[in-house]
Amino acid sequence: MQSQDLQHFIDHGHQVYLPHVSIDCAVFGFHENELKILLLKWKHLNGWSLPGGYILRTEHADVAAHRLLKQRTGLDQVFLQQYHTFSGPGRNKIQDSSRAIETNYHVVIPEDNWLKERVVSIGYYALVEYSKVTNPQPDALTETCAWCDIHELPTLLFDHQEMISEALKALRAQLIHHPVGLNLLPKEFTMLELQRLYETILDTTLDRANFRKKLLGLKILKKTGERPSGKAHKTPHLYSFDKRQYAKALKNGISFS
Amino acid sequence: MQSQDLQHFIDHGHQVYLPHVSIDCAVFGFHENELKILLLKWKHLNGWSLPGGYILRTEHADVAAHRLLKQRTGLDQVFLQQYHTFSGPGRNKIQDSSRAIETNYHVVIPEDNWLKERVVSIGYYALVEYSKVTNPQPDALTETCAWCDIHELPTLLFDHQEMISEALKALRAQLIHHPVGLNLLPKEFTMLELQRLYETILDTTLDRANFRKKLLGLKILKKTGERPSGKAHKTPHLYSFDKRQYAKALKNGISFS
DNA sequence: TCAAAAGTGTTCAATGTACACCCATGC
DNA sequence: GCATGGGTGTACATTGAACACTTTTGA
Repeated sequence: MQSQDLQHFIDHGHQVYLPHVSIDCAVFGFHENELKILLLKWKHLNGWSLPGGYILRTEHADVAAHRLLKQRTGLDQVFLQQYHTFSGPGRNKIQDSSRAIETNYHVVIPEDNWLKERVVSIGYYALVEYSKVTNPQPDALTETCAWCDIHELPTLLFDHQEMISEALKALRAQLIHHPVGLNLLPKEFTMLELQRLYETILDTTLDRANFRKKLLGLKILKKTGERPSGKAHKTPHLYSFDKRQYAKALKNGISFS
Repeated sequence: MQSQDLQHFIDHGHQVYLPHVSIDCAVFGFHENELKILLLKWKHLNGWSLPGGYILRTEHADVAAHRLLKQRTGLDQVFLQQYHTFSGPGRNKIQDSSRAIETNYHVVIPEDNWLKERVVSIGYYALVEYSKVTNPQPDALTETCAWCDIHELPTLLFDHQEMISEALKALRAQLIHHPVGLNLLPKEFTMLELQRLYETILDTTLDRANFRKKLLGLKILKKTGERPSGKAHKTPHLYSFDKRQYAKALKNGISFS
């Protein structure tokens, strides 16, 4: 960001963005049998945070979340779900993040500036295909945007540790009533890969035979006909999601106990 | 509200309250086998709304919701659940409600006043015991606060029709995984009353014998020993909730299919 | 031919569903 | 007695969980 743009953002940002409200997104991906989450390493603070930002004055929060994710991942059409709004008055994001701006740009933000006021944050979680996020982009105040293993999280800033826990809870609850996978897996996948995804999210192990029967019973999968060859052992079938049936299952709900 | 208080609220309310964020509560009660919701009839607008209000600058949204409900119902310790945040930029609450202030108090609110800016609203639903809300209080801009049957809703202002639909959806989802009733029924009740509550919320009919078995199987009920006499036919047992077991069930979840 | 992974089948228990039957009470 | 609602039992279907068996492939 240029310094004159920055000054404009500090002085007039509240005319463009809705003050006191922000968005934070927990972006989940699946890679090598591990659930990953997209995090940003801050430049002048000792820790990482979820990607987030402000809502435009005339913008729906859902649209803002999509816009912000597009900036970080380059992806459109991401599966996004609002799950909770965090309103603790003690959330010290404001102080910390405006301090980061001051340090980074060598400016002083007045105490009564909109960037130093309390913010309520709307939490979203997103499910994306890991391999499609090849080059996640940090923003002006962060130096790195990277996937982190959900079991090996770095130091998190603000209340983002809680945000991630709650997002995981919401994702697990969602998994029981709605199919998950279309957004996390590549177009074609094996039954075992799908099972590993479920096992990872639910943090448990599942019976291979029963998982197969249950998923096929949902009628949301179709065989692609192709089989990956060249590998050792019996080659598994490849499946893809039947988009029509998947959408129906999303709408009406399923039961994955 | 006195006119000088009002002028202070218009001019300086943004220093006390967090602007751009509000709270709306869908308060549910159960009476005569019908699910009721608490609504406010506005003075200068043709319609009703949910009770709501602003969050204090230093206040958690959950606390604000409790405070607002106490003002309307007189009740403390209400069961409250955040369920969704409504952020449509087209929510015309702002225009309408500030217009109501202008009409009611014969004042003019400047166009750039905080009361005319866009508001994002955090939606809560509450479950209360109908009989404990004996005299619900309207606020300064409303003339009536009353219970309305969920199946016979009056004209609703703003986006509150959607808020109620979503609150009902959330309540139904909650019902499947967590016990509901402690907050909606009187201390002692019959099995049939409990069944009617479930039937009303889920909008279905349930088998009497199976409902009984399932609920007793949850181990959250205990017989009070007493039986209401004087009525016709066989007198039913009275039950109450086992608070300890109920709390455990709330925390760990149950399965009511 | 053997190990490893995929695919299928079978058994048993738990749960859900439908419904029948008896019991208690006031008229 | 009998209508009405409360309380209980049973039979059957559906589902879930555990696990054994067969098939296919590459080494």
